[in-house]
Amino acid sequence: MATRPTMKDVAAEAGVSVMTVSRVVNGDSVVSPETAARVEAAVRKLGYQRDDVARQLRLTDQLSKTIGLMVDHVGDPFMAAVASAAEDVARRHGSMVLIGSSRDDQRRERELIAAFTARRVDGLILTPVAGSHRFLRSAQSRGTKIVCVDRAARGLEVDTVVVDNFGAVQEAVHHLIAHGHRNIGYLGDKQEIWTVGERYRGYLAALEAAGIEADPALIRHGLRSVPDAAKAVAEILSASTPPTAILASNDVVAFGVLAALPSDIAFVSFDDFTLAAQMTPPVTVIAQDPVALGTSAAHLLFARIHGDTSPPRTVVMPTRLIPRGSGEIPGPHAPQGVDKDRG
Amino acid sequence: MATRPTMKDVAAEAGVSVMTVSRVVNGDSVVSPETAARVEAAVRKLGYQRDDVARQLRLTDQLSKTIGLMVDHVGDPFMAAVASAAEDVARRHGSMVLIGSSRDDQRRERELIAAFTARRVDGLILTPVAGSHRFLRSAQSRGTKIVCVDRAARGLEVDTVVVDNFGAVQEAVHHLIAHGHRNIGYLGDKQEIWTVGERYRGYLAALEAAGIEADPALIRHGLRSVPDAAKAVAEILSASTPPTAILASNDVVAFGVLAALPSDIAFVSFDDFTLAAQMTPPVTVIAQDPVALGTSAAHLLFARIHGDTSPPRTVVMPTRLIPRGSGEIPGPHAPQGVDKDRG
DNA sequence: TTGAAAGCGCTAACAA
DNA sequence: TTGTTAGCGCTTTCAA
Repeated sequence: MATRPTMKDVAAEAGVSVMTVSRVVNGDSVVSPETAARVEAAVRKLGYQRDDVARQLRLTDQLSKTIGLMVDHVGDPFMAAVASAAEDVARRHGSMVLIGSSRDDQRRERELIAAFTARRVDGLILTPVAGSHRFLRSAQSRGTKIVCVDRAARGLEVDTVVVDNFGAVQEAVHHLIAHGHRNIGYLGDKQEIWTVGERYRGYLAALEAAGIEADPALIRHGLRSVPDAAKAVAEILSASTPPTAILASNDVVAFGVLAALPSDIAFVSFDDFTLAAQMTPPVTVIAQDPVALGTSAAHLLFARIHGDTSPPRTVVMPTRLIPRGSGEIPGPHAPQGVDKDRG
Repeated sequence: MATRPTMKDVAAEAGVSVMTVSRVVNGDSVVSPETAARVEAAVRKLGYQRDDVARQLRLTDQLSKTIGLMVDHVGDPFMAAVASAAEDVARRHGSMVLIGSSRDDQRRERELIAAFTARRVDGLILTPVAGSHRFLRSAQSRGTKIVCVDRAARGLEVDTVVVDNFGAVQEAVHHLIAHGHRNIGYLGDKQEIWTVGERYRGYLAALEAAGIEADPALIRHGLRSVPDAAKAVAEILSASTPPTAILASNDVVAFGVLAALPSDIAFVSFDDFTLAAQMTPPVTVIAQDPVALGTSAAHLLFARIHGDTSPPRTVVMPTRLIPRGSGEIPGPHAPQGVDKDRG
């Protein structure tokens, strides 16, 4: 296991000083072509590769060309798409990406962020967990740029890229009401998650706007897995006034619903997913674009890294209600002969 | 934008030497409790955080506690699951993960790996692209540990974690043949991808074992997207002797097939996917376990990092043929009254 | 055009 | 228990 060659080794091999090697390695054109050629030969011969760790130490006010990306869970396809998009942008800026999953755990979030900053990342893209993020202010004041994506962070003024969760769900529930439903179930992930909380608020707001009182027997929070969600469907279906329509707060819940739902009950899911159009009936969804979220967040971050000092912005990306069938199943109060979503 | 405090700053604040600060920061117990308390107070007051870049430079033969993870595409749910599992293991070893997508591009693969090693990663987990990987030998000889996952690398002796792609497809095609099919279509991604090539070989081997000649009109390679695959279905269905069964080399192809396939044609897909059981008919798949792949690869890597010098191993993870219905649709040559997969 | 000296922030080895 | 010295591999500054 040979130790990796240093500039000193290359210098000795080429019969020059380390400074000359440094110049050649970094493409400084003052070096004479002959000397450069000798150095390059030595580099190839020894398999020399610049040590960016040492380099960075010296270049104390240079960029590390590394960003930290913390998502809820890399294994979640939605987050994976966000991460992948951010990685693409980073690559175009010549930056590497340190990645980590918070798994919705405050301690893990802090550990990850500490590990990122200890490695001198130029910036952070975060899907913040619930709770205050004041602790990030010190990192921020020392120059680490921060952007939040998918969720907003409390106690921290940073660029944030989200979708209008509230408005999108409000619209979807209104859509169900317009199709004649009044007993509309809500199945959701943990309310503490920022996006989920917003979506629940949207649900309540739409009901209230229609003069419908929310029925606690039709509402379940904290559904974190497919079986959880499937069980919750069974529960709310056996309520004294069972729902004729159901809204799922995200894709995981939707998968559980699809495994347990009678086909005559209307259904809308937040998050589009593969094969939604191939289900029977095809599933009406609120689609968001994770790639656009990740791309936008990364663009904002690199703008900051490159000196943008304008006040923090919140970018709201569009969502789209895609009527495919499951959300257009008429309810008991449906107006006759009206079916404005077809065609 | 204040510059980040160094040990020197903390030392001045606490009225001790930097060495004492170093000891306290690293939990060396020889420091007296009173001194330690003073230093800790200074650390808190200044918001000091150890600079791991500088630390690593000094600890030349220490680990960087960072690994590099290169997959084909982080946004692909399968790869995301592999990556996530590897990240979990890394975290338990106190390591961070640098991530990158090769996007099946040799140049990008090399750039990524160079960027990883320049940052002194302790090891690499790779999903190698097609082509020789001899170039990794120098990194390897300098102590960077390497593990391949999902695909084998040519020209490089390293630990490798794969599934038996060949055997699994052979079994699946045999399954179709046993259900009375002789005209079996093959729709696949790029043959050059190691896994895909193996799967195609398995398809050919199963046909040959049954004395069936492969029909080029029923075979399509290089399908990289859902629309690609859907179009290919239409094409092979209009062959002079159309298929009565189809095998898809992976999930993306399967999604295309599902968008275009008549429900009386038998179908088996490599890769299990969400909602496969909810389709009509439910989809028979060859399931692999990406989490197990990623976990196993990471375990191998950290064993190497911690000194395991045994000869490189190839670990073959199990796959599972899950009969759900689509793969059990009888063909024209089906034996009467036999349906051994039900129940 | 090239090189020598100094130092980035940290820690190993030794000294007090 | 605490501090001093030296140096990790590199680049900046200044001199030759």
